[in-house]
Amino acid sequence: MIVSGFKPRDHILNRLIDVYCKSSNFSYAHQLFDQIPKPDIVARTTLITAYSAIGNLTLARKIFNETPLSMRDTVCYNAMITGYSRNNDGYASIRLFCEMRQGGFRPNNFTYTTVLSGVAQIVDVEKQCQQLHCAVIKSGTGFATSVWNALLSVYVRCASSPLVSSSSLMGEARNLFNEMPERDELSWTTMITGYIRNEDLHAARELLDGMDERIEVVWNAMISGYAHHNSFQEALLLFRKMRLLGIHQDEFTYTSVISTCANNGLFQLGKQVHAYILRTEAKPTVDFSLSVNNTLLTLYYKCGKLDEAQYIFNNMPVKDLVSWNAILSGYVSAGRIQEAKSFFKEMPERSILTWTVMISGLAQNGLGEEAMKLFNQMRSEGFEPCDYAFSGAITSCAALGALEHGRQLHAQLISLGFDSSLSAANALITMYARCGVFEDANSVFLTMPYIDSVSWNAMIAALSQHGHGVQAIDLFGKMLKADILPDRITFLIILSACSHAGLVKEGRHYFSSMRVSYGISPDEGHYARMIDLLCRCGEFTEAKGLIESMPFEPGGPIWEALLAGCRTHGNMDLGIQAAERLFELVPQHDGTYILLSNLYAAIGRWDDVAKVRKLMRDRGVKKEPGCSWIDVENMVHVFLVGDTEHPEVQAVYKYLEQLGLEMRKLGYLPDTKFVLHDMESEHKEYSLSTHSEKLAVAFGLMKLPLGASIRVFKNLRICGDCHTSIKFMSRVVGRDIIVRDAKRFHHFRNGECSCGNYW
DNA sequence: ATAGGGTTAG
Repeated sequence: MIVSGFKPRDHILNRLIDVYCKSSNFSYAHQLFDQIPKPDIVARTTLITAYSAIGNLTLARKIFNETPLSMRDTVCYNAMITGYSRNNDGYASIRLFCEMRQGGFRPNNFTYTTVLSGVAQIVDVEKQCQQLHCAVIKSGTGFATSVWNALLSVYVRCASSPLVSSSSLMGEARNLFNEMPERDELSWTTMITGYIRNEDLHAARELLDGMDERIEVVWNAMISGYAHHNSFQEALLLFRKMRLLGIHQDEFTYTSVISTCANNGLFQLGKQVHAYILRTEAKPTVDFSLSVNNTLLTLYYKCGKLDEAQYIFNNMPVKDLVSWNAILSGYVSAGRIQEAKSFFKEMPERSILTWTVMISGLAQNGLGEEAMKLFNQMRSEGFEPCDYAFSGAITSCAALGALEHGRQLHAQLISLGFDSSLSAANALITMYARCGVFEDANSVFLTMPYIDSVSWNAMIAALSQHGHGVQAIDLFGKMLKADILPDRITFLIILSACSHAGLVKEGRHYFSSMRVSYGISPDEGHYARMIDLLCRCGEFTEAKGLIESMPFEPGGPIWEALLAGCRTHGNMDLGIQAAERLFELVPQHDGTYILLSNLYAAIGRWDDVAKVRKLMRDRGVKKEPGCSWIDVENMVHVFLVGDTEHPEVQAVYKYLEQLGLEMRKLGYLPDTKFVLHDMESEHKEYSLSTHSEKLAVAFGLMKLPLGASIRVFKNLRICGDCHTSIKFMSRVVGRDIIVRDAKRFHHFRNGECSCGNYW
């Protein structure tokens, strides 16, 4: 502070402003400034710069305005313009730039660069760009390459901005690039990464191939461009080429390549890169090890080597949030949810990503309610959910059948502007489909700005789950016409759809075409569905042949599909063989016992049913965990059936017809000779199969005692497609049905359902 | 100017 009675010379005071600003003592600086009789332009500029840097444009502008025109200079204008640019006010920056030129001040290289860097946020940027372009050109030659680069960068950034509709900007950028008097590394980098950002990998690659400079950043960007567009072969080839040419590779290169391997299941290759790094990098820096280890950690867990991932994690000298998030994802994706939960608790810090992983993990492991709680807790701790977090929350609604809450989330998505998010929209499709409101699923699908194979898969699955097998296959045809490549999941869905619709011929066709036309070799899941399809139609010989021709040893899913098929058709011999294999392979799997007892029940061998049940108890087999219990109160109309010719079953057929339900509902019925053989047992426990139609029929057929419990298995999502079924059953039986799922009630009355509020 | 951790479909 100024000591009273002592008058230092003005220019010392002026310099003192700078000292205060540099030490962030802005209020001292300002007080001092107010006391200087004639603050000079340097002091003013210093203060303007300081206020701009901390985002206080009002004060910066006040000082600028108080500076007489006669005193202003280019630097002072530059400071103010930079302030606007850096604080994302491109318009103000341009306005001041125009004022400056009108006032007769000459912009210099710095002015152009700074104005240009502020322009990219402006909506009508294209016009602004052209004007600036003209200004640059009119001012003649002599501009530094940095100005040209800045202009180039504006074009490129605007071309990828969603605010700008013009598609010609990249062309303009290219013209500019060609016109530039000289090009430095930044020019090349800007142009090539610009192409990559605008998804023109081809143009980027062409330019890269013609580039003499050895700019590793560009190569890195190109590799990651390929990686993000799923062209992992290209990414790897370029990585090799880079090595052959001896261009220096750094952690950016390695992390891109390893994560490419991780995301494409290329475990061996990823390991080779790991080994190569260990050989080449004698003394990696901390940054290097941190990022590379984080990627390696991901490689290992994504390839199913969670123990190795854990080992890396334990031995990392330094960990950051990325490391924690990766190991958390490892435990979540391995389904080891309890351990994931304790990791989550232990974490030194969390990001939105941490929450997202945990929420989705809970939702996928049948802990929908916990997931919703966590989503709310996240918000109360001040984390603004991103679209991925919403996706997780929507998934838990799907799992819980909390349709109303799902709709609320949908509304929030729209108001937050996330409704164009791919992952959120895909989650919505699934949620609506599982909650039985197919129309809403469809309208999300139709209004999505971008669609990928997940969207198509979700929609096809929705149709298939609602029994519209033929329409599902039609939609699949449309997907192909839209040039969306089907993946292994598409074929899983399609084979299920064929199976539901009884389309054996089509099923065979798709099964063979997946390899021949799309290069996807069927995995066990595909085989299992194919066997399911064949067995449903009684083609046991062909099913057996298929099992023998499989390129790998048949595992649980295969024998289970066979057993289920045998159950449907009462094929005792083959069924018992399948069950024996299952007992060897997965002795604790409850499904085997249930299917086998169903098989005996189907042909009326009740003694054997009891034996299987006893066997199950003796071996201490627990029924599948993660199930929920449904209490059905007040239901009458009941029977228990072993065959579809039974008059009571026929009566239900009639009901279905009266309700105008399509025959597709009946398509399942041969397969419903199931289950409910122990209805008089003291356990009051009934096992059901997984399809909504079966559940519906079961509800109709069973003479449920008041307060009986039905056990619902994990893969039967009571509130998903069963929701629909229970709705119409409430109409069929003309009584209220209350379904309690964990702590929550769904009240079905006369074909409508109201869900309670949970939170 | 480039990289590493997430999501949705069975």
